[in-house]
Amino acid sequence: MRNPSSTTSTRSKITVPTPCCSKVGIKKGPWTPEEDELLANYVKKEGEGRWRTLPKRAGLARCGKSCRLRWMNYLRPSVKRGHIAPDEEDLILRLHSLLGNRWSLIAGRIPGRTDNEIKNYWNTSLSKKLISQGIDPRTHRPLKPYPDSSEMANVPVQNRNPKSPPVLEENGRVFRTVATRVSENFTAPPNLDENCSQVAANATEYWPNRDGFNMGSLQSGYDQGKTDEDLIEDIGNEDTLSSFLDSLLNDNVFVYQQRQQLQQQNMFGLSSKLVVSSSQILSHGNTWEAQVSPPMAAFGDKAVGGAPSNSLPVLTHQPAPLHVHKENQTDVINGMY
DNA sequence: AAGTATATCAACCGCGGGCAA
DNA sequence: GTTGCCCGCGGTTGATATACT
Repeated sequence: MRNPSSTTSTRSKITVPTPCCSKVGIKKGPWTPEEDELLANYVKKEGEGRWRTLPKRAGLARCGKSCRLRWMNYLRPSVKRGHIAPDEEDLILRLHSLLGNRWSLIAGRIPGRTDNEIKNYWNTSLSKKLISQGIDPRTHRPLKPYPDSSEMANVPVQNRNPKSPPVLEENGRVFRTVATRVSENFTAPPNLDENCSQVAANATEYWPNRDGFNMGSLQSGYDQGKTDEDLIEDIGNEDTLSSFLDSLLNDNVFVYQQRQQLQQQNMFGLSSKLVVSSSQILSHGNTWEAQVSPPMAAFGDKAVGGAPSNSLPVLTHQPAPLHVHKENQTDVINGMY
């Protein structure tokens, strides 16, 4: 053990401030150009890491966390500055629909953007855009037209079940994000090939017609209590996860689209049968070909807080790829999910 | 022009996982 | 197996900028 007398905390609940977090002699607040230069020069010379001791070595009166944050979010050469481009926004929306508030995972797929930047952009801009379009930013589905959902719309996004990925509830069934669903259901075989087809080989039943990337027959790990982060481990490595996400992001039509369309008709009384990506509507609404589908329902369901359910969504028909025609934009927006 | 409201974003904070002793 | 350190993550805060009245 390392110096047991240094603290009496058990790391579970009680947090005793470490020297890194102590307030004594530690500067807070905005960074000065001089501090930036000190930090940047030091990291360029010595490399990242050992953040706890870095401030002292670099001659900075900051805590290690602050130094790390400043480097990661601002000083790192790869950080891209400036406005989020429409294609980046589209990617953020798609990834969020798949991963929920997994900002670091989302940022990892958007070159030059940091988790903090994406998180800020989501909370200040995108979530409001979605709400203004009648879409719940948490679930990426239409805000329900009955009272409780309007109440939900008024709750700040960050206050809603903060660490959970989107959970979609419908008629007593619960649908979750890819991250959740995969991590809860998929246990990778030993020596898993990097190719995603290996993943597909384990998935056959519940996500049909996904070009060899189905996610069924994954009940074995259902009760293992895996976390979303297990996703990467389970699948094997980040390359595989990357391919997996690519598969999801690039797919045109999820299998439950038809059910969604029927739901939309029931909910809004509309004839629209359209599914398009969010930012195509929000940012470049004159792009009309459907590119992305709703989140997670195709992964099946699970009773809330209870034993896994075997009753996965019954999806018997594969809808033809949908193309949106420029007839009625309101219908397009209302029917997007 | 001044005051107020709202939007933006850098930075802080607490928590929890991984790892080593 | 337990404990403590380090690091990274996600939620939140607060200062500043901008828009509005």
